[in-house]
Parts: sequence; C-alpha cells; structure tokens
Amino acid sequence: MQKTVQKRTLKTRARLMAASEELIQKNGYEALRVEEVVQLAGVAKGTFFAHFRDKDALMEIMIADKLNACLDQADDGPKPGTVAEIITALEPIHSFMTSERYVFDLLIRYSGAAAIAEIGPIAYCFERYFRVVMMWLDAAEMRKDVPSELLAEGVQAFAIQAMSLRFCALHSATTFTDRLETYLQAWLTPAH
Amino acid sequence: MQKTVQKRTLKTRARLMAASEELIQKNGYEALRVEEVVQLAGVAKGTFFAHFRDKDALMEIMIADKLNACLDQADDGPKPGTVAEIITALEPIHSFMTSERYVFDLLIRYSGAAAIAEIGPIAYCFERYFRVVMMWLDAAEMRKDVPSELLAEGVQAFAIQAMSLRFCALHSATTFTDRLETYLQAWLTPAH
DNA sequence: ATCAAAAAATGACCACGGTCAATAATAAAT
DNA sequence: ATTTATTATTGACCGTGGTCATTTTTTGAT
Repeated sequence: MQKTVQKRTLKTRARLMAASEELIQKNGYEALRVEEVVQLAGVAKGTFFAHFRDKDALMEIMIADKLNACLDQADDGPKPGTVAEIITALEPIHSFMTSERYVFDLLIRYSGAAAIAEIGPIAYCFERYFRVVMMWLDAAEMRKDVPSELLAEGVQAFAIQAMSLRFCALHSATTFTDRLETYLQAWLTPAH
Repeated sequence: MQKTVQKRTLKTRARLMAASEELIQKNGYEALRVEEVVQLAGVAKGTFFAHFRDKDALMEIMIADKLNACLDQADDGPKPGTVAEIITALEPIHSFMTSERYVFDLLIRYSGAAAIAEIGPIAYCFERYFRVVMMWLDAAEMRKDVPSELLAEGVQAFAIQAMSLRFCALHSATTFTDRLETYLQAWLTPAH
C-alpha cells in the first residue's frame, strides 16, 4: 500500500489556492464561486473537488490562514493584564471574524471538531484562541474562585455573543467594544 | 392603492405549511426539499416563493413555532429560583434547539434581527428567551452587582456555548447539563 | 352579466455546488 | 525503452434553491 503523491498535485493545489486568494482579495469571501476559481487556476471543476472535500473545506483553510496570522500577532505582543488590554489585544482577531457576515457564520459552524481525530483548521484556531486567553488570564489579576480554563471559555462565549449582536440591528446602539468590556468586567472581576 | 388579499392566498399558504409540517415530522428539518413541499401541497414551485422569501424563511417560521410552544411552557411553569432549577426549566428549549445540527445553525444565523423593523420569528424567540430568563433572575437569589439584563444576556451566551460544544467531539466528555451548570454557577453566583 | 385592473399561480429556465465514469499523466519495475 | 499500476484530471451530468415573463383567477365597478 503505497501512496505516492505526484509533484503535479502540489502545483495544482497551489494554483487553486492562489486563485482563491486573488478572488477573495478582490470580491470578498461570500462572492467566491468554485467555477471562477477553477477557471482562473486553469483546471477542470472536478479537480477542485479532488483537492477539497467541498467549497467549505477551502473556505476553512483560507479563513483559518488569516486567523492564524492574527493569533501569531496576539501571541507575540505584550501580555495584556486588564480587561481593556485583553480586548485591545484580541481586537484584530474579532475584527477579522466579523469582517463579513458569511465569515462569522462559517466560523461558528466549524468552531467545534465534528469528529475526533479530524479537527479542522477553524476548530484548531478556536483552540488556539482559548489557550492564548487562558495564558493571559493566568498571569492577570482576575477572580480566582474558578479555574482559568473556565474563565477562558467564558471569554470566548462572551466574545461570540458580542460579535453576534454586532450584526443585529436591534442591538447596535452599544458598540462591540463597549459591550464586550461590560461582559468581561462582570465575568472576570465580579464585585459581589 | 388597494392591497386586497384573496382568501385563496390564505388557503395556499396553509397548504404549504401543512405539507412542510408533515414532511418535517417524517424526515426532520434538514431533509426538507422545496420540491417535495410544493408537490405535496399541489402547487407550482414558483408559488412557494411567492409566499416565502426563500427556504430559510419557511424554516424560520416552522422552527419558531415549535420554539414558541416551548417558551409558552417555560412561561407558564413555576418560576425557578436556583441555577439547577433554571437549567431544568430551560431544558425543553435547549433540547429542541440541539435536536438537529441544521436547526442549531439556522437558529444562530437568524438569532439577531438583521434590519430594524423586520425582526424575524427566530429573533423574536431569542428576545422572549432573554425576557423570560431576566424575569426569573429578578426574583431569584443571584449576584446583584450587575443589572439582571446583563445576567440574562450572559445566560444566553453560555447556553449557546454549551450547545455548541454538544456538537463537538473534542468536548463531549462533559454532558451539556453539567457544563451549563458550571458556567451559570460561576456567572450567577460568583464566590470571589 | 361584462369588463378592466389587480393579485396569484405557473413552469420553463438559470446558478451553482457537487458527482463519477472515462481518460490522461506519472512513477516504478523490468 | 516498454509495460504496468497508481494517481490525477476531465467535463458531462445531476440536485436543488431560486427567478420571472406569461397565464389564470379574482375582485370590484358599470
């Protein structure tokens, strides 16, 4: 049982991804059409699906790429110690996540690994997000009555809630940042 | 400018919804096909889209119907006073929300009103969920350092997080209820 | 009853994601 | 260099949601 990968394969895949990148750059994620991608890459439609399970699989990769770049930056920067600093440090990530309605929906849909051992690129990003935040919280002055894993999960939940409401006409009186700050203040430093 | 609505219209609409209900009952939400609906209802395909903006619009109505029934029940039942009781009281709602992956995704996608003055059926359900929980919290023994609106928003955020993880193979060691209880205990009654 | 205007229904058609049997290109063995 | 087995590519085809010019039905005025 050999499984030789021809070098042609890598070139084709690279062409498909370059074409996708170019089209996304021009028209955004939502407007991407598989037919346009294969045309620009100069391959047949079936080839696309020999390389990616479906369109979403490509989208996952493209979006996770950008997200990982943001996460790298957050990882490298100075460690935030307060709620406001944490929100600032996460800003590029949240900004990208809500750059398009389509992107946000896809992120949510793939945020969890559907099957063990096949954790997708986006699920992996959420895992990273969680770990980064937890690390920050460990070093910061936050409530200590619950483990920081729990706190980090909560930060993620509140961030998603705040991003959701950003797309919602009913709740757009408050800005995203203000809302998230209110949430996290109450979650991370309760007065009781 | 008159805008007479013929009674024929109401009958057609009713037939379309009855057909949908029947098919959903048999095969679930995800498997619903517009072509099957119109065939069972005995109308042409175009007619469907004269009654509903798109397939999602019908789904919103069908799902919101069921959800409102759950909310009615929660509204009528005895008011829960503890975290555990709140989770129990919300159980039918959460159970339906996670009955199908497809249903959950659609709920999230339409949980916010996209445009003011055109709040959809599902957004309305989320609004109700929020109000019901807030009412409970007002009467219960919870932290008082933040307004109960904020607490209720948090309950919603944590419930969504817990439901999300229910679909996730990586985090299925803990049950949904246990996880939500941990979240809400920490959110509603912090020890500090 | 007749007719004109408004409303509703129709179904051929399109867009777009995805499939698969057939074909072509490549790698390995002789 | 030839052959063979494996891997990659192709494009006609399908399923399904959604559109729209045309036709049918209803309504209200005369």
